[in-house]
Amino acid sequence: MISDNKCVKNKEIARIFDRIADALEFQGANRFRVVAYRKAARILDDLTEDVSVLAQANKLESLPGIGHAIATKIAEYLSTGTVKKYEEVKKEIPGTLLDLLDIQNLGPKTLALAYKELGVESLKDLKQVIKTGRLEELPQMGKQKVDNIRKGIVLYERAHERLSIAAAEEIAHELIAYLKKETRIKHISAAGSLRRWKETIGDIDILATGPNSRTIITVFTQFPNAERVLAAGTTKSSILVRGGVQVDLRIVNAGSYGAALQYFTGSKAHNIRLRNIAKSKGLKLSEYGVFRGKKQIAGRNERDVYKILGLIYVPPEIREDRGEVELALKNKLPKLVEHRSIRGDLHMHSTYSDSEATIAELATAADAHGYEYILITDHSQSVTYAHGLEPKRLYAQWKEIDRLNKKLRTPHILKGVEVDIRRDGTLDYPDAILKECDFVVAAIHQGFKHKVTERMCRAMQNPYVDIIAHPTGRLISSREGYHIDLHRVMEVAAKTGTWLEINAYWDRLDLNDTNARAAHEQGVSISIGTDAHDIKGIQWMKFGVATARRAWLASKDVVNTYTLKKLRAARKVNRKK
DNA sequence: GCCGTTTTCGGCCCGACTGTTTTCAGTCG
Repeated sequence: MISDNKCVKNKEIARIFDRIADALEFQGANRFRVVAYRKAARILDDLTEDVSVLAQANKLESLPGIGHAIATKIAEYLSTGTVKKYEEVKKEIPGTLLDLLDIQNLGPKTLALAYKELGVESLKDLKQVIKTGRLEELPQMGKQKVDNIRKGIVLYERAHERLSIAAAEEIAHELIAYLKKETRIKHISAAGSLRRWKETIGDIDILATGPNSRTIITVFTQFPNAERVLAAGTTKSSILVRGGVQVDLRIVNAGSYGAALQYFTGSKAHNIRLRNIAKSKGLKLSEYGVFRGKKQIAGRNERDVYKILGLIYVPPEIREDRGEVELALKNKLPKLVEHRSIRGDLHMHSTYSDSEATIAELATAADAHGYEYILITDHSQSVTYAHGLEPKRLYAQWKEIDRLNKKLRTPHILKGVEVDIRRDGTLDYPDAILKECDFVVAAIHQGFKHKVTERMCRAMQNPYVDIIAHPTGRLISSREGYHIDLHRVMEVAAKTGTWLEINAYWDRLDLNDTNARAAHEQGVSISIGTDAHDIKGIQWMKFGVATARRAWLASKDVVNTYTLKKLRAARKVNRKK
C-alpha cells in the first residue's frame, strides 16, 4: 500500500509495463517497442490522477505516449487484474532472470546468450559459468568482458540503494570544494538528478572544464574519501566513495560546457524532447553543442541552447518531460519560487518537546537566514514519546516566547503547536487553546491505517487548524505512509482554506513533487516547514523549496514567502479571534 | 508501440567507450 491508495493501480501497471519492456529487450524485440513500454510506464508513474478514472472517461489515449494497444492493456488490467501479454512473458522467461539486468555491464543481449547457450537462469548460475570459464568462451565474449560483469555483480550484491538528496549533496559539495582547491578548474557543477534535486540520487554526476583534464582526473581519483577508482580516462572518470556511492566526473571544453551541462543534467526524457525539436529545425543537439551542419551555433552557455531551440530557459528542477517543454516553447512556464523568497519557517521544534535546540537558538539561526518570522510548533500532550506539551508547559513556552520577542529584533517568534490528530479524529488540545496560537499545524502520528482520510478532513474543518503537516506520512528510506485518499484531502483543503505542508526534512519531502503540484492545481496553498529538531535542521529548507520548484510552484503559491502581515490575512475566513 | 504543420508508413536522440573485432556489437548515460 502506498500513501495515495487511489493511485496504487497507476504504480502497479507502470511496473508491469517496465517488466514487459525488460522482457522484450531480452527477447531482442524492436527497440522502439521497448522504448514505448518504458515511456508508458514513466507516464503512469508520474500521473497523480487515478488511471481508472481516466479509463472510465475513455481518456487514456489522450495521454502522450499511450496509444491504442497500451490503453487496451491498461483497461484489461483494470477489469481483470492481469495483462495477458505480461502473463505470457512470465511463462517464457524463468523467474528472476530479468532482475539480473540490473547488473552493470550485463545487458539484455549477453544475458539472453547466457540463458540460451548455457542455461543461466539465476545469479547463482551466472556466477557458476563465470567461474568455470564457459561464459568467456561464448562468441563476442572474452576475458575482459567477463571481468567487467564480475565487477558488476559485486556492486549488484551490495544492493546498491539510492542515496538521499541530503547525503548526495554533501558528498558533491565536499568533492567540488576539494577539486576547486587542488586544481585550476574553471567551471564545475553537479549535474544529473542531483542538479534536478530529485528526492533520491543514484550516481552523483559532476561536470567540469579546466586547462588540464588529465590533472583534474588524477586529482579526482586521489580524493581522500575515494574507496576505489572504477575508471580513469582522459575526459571521464568514476570513483566509489564511502559506502559504495559512485561519482562520475566529466571534463569538457569550455566551448561545450553549457551543452554538456544541459545534456548531463537530463532527465533523459527531457533531453529526447529537445533533440527532437532540434531535429525538426534541421539542427543537431549533442553534449558538444547545437549544430547546423558541422557548425556549432550554441554550446558554451546552457541558456543559449534553450534559446536557439526556441524555448525559454527551463530550470533544472522541472526537466522531467512533464509538460515543461511545451510551455517553454510558448514562453508560458511559471516563475518558480526561489529560496531567497522564503520569509520564515512554519514548522520547528524546541527543547520543550523533542528537539535539541532552544527557542533562542532557533531564532538566532533563523535570523542568520534572514527570516522575518518563525513558528514554534512543538508536539502536543498525547505524543508522549516526543515529550509532548500539556497545557501548563505550553503556556510557559509562550511566556518565554514573549520575553524573547521583546529582546530580539528579528525574527518574530510565532506561537504554534503541532497538534496531534488523535485516533478518534479529535484534536489533542481544545479550541480554547488553539485559538490563542498564532498558527496551528495539525498532524497524524498514530493510527496510520485507521480512518486517516476522515480524521484529517475533520481536522481541516476546524477553523483554527491552518496547516496539515506531512500529509502522507511517508519516510523515503523506510516507511510507506498513511492509508489515505490524498485527492479527497486536497479537495477538503481547498474548500476549507487549509494549507498543506511540504515537509522539507530530507527523508520526508512530504508532500512530494507530483502531489504538491496536484494540490496546487486543486487550488490548495502550500506551506514549507523544515520540521527542524536541531539547528542544522533549518538548512533543510532548501530541499523543501526544491520540491516546491519540482512541483512547478511560484512564490504566490507558497505561503511562507508572504510577509507576516499577509500571512495572517491569508488565514481561514471563518476563524474568529 | 507511438505518432503525424513534410508522413496513416516509416521513422523513432546521440555519442563515448570497451572489447572484440578486421568493420562492429553491446552497454551505458
